[in-house]
Amino acid sequence: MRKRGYHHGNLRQALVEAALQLIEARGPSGFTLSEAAKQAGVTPAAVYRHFDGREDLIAEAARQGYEIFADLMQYAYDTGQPSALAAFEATGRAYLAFARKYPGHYIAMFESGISVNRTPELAAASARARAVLERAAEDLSQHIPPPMRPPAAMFSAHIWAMSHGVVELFARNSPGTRSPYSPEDLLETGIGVYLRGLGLIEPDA
Amino acid sequence: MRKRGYHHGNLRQALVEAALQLIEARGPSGFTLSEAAKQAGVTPAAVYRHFDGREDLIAEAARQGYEIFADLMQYAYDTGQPSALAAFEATGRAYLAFARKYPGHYIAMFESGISVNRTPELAAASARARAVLERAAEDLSQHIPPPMRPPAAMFSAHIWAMSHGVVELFARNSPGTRSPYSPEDLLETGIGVYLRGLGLIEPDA
DNA sequence: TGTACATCAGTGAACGCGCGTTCACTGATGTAC
DNA sequence: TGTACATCAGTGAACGCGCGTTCACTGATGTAC
Repeated sequence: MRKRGYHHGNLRQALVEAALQLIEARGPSGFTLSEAAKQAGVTPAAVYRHFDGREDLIAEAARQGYEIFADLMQYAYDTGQPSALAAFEATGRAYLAFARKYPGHYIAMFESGISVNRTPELAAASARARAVLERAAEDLSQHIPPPMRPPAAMFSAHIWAMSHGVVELFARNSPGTRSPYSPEDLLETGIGVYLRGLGLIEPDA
Repeated sequence: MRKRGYHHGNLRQALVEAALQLIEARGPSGFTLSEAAKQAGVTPAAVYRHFDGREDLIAEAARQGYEIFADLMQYAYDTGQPSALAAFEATGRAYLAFARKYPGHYIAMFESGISVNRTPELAAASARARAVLERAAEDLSQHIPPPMRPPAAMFSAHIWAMSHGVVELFARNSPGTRSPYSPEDLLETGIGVYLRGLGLIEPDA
């Protein structure tokens, strides 16, 4: 992956990786195209051979993030099978694990302010990620006593919201940093209480 | 509040309000000190009579946001009394209402990237807001059957996370925009399921 | 195998821009006498 | 009530900076013959 002479070899991906590092280190607004180019050992102008500009580069970083994210959740879901409950809980946990392991991607996806509808590819990747969670919710939904069974889309939105909120408030350097509980604990217990509310876990479990 | 001659009269607050408008319109990274000054009818240099710089101005906007936020939640809590459950639900709803009504403040507080520990005043305001929610959780906690009673701090963190996640994902122009449910519905039902999981609402309610 | 040539990834200089910040200043206001 | 003066909020010109973007170019690579 090192630069060898005039031609780089794989500049496009090297730029994405530089962007991810910078976004992670300096935040979404601290990221500059020039610095990413420099870090990849290349002139700023070279970036335009591969991307339409600064925003387009961030969008590609986000897209790759959604792909990884979807794969991770899909894997967690598959691994948790055949128990719908185990599959669902694993999927929820994958959210936090992703944010921890790929902070640059996470920021590009959720904190950079770029719209998920910016490009068809980005929209598709994000839709796929959402679909995995909804699929898991759909499965689990079958086990909910009908009188308290919410639509699967609502159900998965709740879990997504709780996961996202825990990450934003407690796992990144945000307001809730001083909480005595780890994000993992908060998410685990929060989802536990929620699932109990749906009748999916025994009251005294 | 209009400019009258050389002296402005209340420039400090006018700058905060200009900043809030700009942050709301252009996002936290689109906000510039120069533009805020211009909108207040004043030279950029004048800003330095009242603030240490760009970041300091954002921090003040965030501080005022936390004050309003805390007041709103306190009011909702008081209004919901003496029923602990009603008070708590009102407090949760106040979160979303705040994000809707004061988007500029909301962004300055949660999306601008400024640390809550930047100044003692900001930290104090944020702590007060958090305390209101925790107080409501503490009250309600008394009604939870002991075997499933979580610590109030954990309990309120869950609700805060769910509220924050709903706002970020579904109330602002973010990934979940295409959800068929309104943020209000999502939050209402989500908190409902959660409270049922704690045994605070009847299973068939 | 060797040469001519097309392709195109990356160069480097240049641009206009608006940014945040500084500085010596000016002039409106309010107070002391 | 009138004058002298201290205060200090806001001016306006200037700065250096790094940004994103453009352009004509160059030189490495790979292919056709």
